[in-house]
Amino acid sequence: MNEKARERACTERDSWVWRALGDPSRRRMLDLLRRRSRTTGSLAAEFDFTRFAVMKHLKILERAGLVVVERRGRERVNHLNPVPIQEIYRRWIRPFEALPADRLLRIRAAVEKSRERQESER
Amino acid sequence: MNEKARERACTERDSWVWRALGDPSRRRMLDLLRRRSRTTGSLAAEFDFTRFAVMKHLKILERAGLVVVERRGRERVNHLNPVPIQEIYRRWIRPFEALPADRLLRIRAAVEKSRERQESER
DNA sequence: GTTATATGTGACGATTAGGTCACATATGAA
DNA sequence: TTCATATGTGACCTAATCGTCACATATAAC
Repeated sequence: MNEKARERACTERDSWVWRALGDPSRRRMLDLLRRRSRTTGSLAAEFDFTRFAVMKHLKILERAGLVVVERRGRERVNHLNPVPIQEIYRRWIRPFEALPADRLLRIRAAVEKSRERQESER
Repeated sequence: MNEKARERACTERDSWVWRALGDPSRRRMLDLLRRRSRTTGSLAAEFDFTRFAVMKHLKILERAGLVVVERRGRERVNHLNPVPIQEIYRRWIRPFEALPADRLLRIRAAVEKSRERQESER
C-alpha cells in the first residue's frame, strides 16, 4: 500500500515534466539550451514557427521546472535545469532497468516472436 | 554537423516512445506491467475507463515498443519491454546530467532567484 | 521624452488525443 | 455444434493542444 501511494504521488508530481517532454519541439529546445543558455528571441530564431509559439513552449517547460528564467534587463535568459530530468530517471527509468533476469529472458523471446510475426506479415 | 544529424535522428526515432510516456494512464499501465505481465482484460480491470480505451493505450505502447504481445490461445499477454526506456535514458537523460560544473552553479543560482520571486509574489 | 527592441497577453481556429458506443471475430469448453 | 469469454474494429463526441493573429508592456539608447 505504501508503494502504491508513492507511485501515485510521483505520477502526479512528474506529470508536468512528462507533458513537457512529450513534444518534439520542446525536446529540441532543451537540446539547444543544453549547449548554452539563450534569450527567448535567440531561441525563437531557431524555429520555423512564431516567437509566440516559442514563448508558449517555454512557459510549459518553465512550469515543469525544466527551464529557469533569469531576468537581465529587458532580456529573458532561459537556463536549462537538469534536476527534473534526473528525478524522472530515479523514479521512472531506473526501476524499469531492474527487472529480474528470468523475466527479461521471457520478454526478449516475446520481442523475437513479434518481430518474426511482423516480418511474415509483409 | 554530425552531432546535429544524430540528434535529429534520435528525436524522430524516440518520438513514439515519448508520446507513449506522455500520458499518465499509460505510465500507470507500465508500472503495473513492471510487476508482472498481464492479459488485456486483467489490465483493463485496474482502470476506471472501458476495456476499449485500455486497448487503445496498449496499441500506443506497443507501437512505441514499450509493450510486447505474446498470443496465448485466445488470450493476449502484454509484457513490458524495458529496452526503449533504456534508449531514452542513453540518448536523452544521461547527456543532460553531464553539464559542466560552472553552468550548474549558475543554473542553481537562477533556480534560487526564481524561487524567491515566486515566494514574494504570494 | 521618443523610438526601437524584447518580451508578454487574450482571443481564435485546426488538429489531435482520449474516451465511449455498437458490433465483429476468434478460441476454449461443454 | 453451441455458447461463453477474450480480444479486435469502425464511427463518433469532446476536450485539450499547437499554432496563429492583433495588440499591450517594459527597457535601453538616443
